Amino acid sequence: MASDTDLHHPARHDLRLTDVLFALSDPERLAIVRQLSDGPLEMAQCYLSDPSMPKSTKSHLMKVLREAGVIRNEPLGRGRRLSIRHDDLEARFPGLIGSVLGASVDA
Amino acid sequence: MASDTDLHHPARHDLRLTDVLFALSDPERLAIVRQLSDGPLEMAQCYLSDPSMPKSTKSHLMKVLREAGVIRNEPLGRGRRLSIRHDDLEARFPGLIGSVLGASVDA
DNA sequence: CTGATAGTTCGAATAATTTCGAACAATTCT
DNA sequence: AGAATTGTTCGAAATTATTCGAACTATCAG
Repeated sequence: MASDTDLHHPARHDLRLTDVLFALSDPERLAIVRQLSDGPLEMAQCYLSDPSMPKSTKSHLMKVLREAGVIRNEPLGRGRRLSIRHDDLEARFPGLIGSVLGASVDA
Repeated sequence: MASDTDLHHPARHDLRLTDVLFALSDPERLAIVRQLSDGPLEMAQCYLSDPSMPKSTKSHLMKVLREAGVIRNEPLGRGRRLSIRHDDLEARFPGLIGSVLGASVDA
């Protein structure tokens, strides 16, 4: 049956700009989103700056991004498939995600 | 003499995307920036959602925006003139401030 | 000079986030 | 079924951010 018991994703019209900006304002979370800019990834293939970071912390980073509506997190096999909610973000905040991802990656 | 003793503003090349996003991720701060999008304002003419908010809190909001490089805060008469650092933001993060200010203002 | 206006800064209290380990759930592999 | 792999969730501890009042600085008006 449908994955009702699954993680909640806010609807497009419920996205809030400040929540999106906040989610992207953490370097680790921004780095995750950058990795996803080339296309969906399985969570296990999504790397963090500190490889020894506990999985609960990684999961929490994903939760903040998901609850802000930045990423989609769906079950895939025994893991999770992560993707940027491009269409929804573009519909609500045109140009935003592009300018964030387009910005140079340095300091 | 020169306002050496004045508030510090980060140089253009020192602006960090995450700091800018964080500064803009607070509804009150974002509302301030929106007011400035029509042009510079004196701080006293810059209104907050809660008019009874203490001036120390208001000053702190401005500080976060200034330290992130979002706004300029310079002495003018007995007050302060606030303005968005459009050129610097555009140079470092093209399109970003426009997409943030362009986004619809609702919930 | 005095008083009023406009802000900044400091320190302390409060609130919100982040981090981590342990416990739990679902899926795959053998 | 049992073990390994991937993650989520919960609760407590640690870190950050916010809020506020009081003290201080500077400018302007009289």
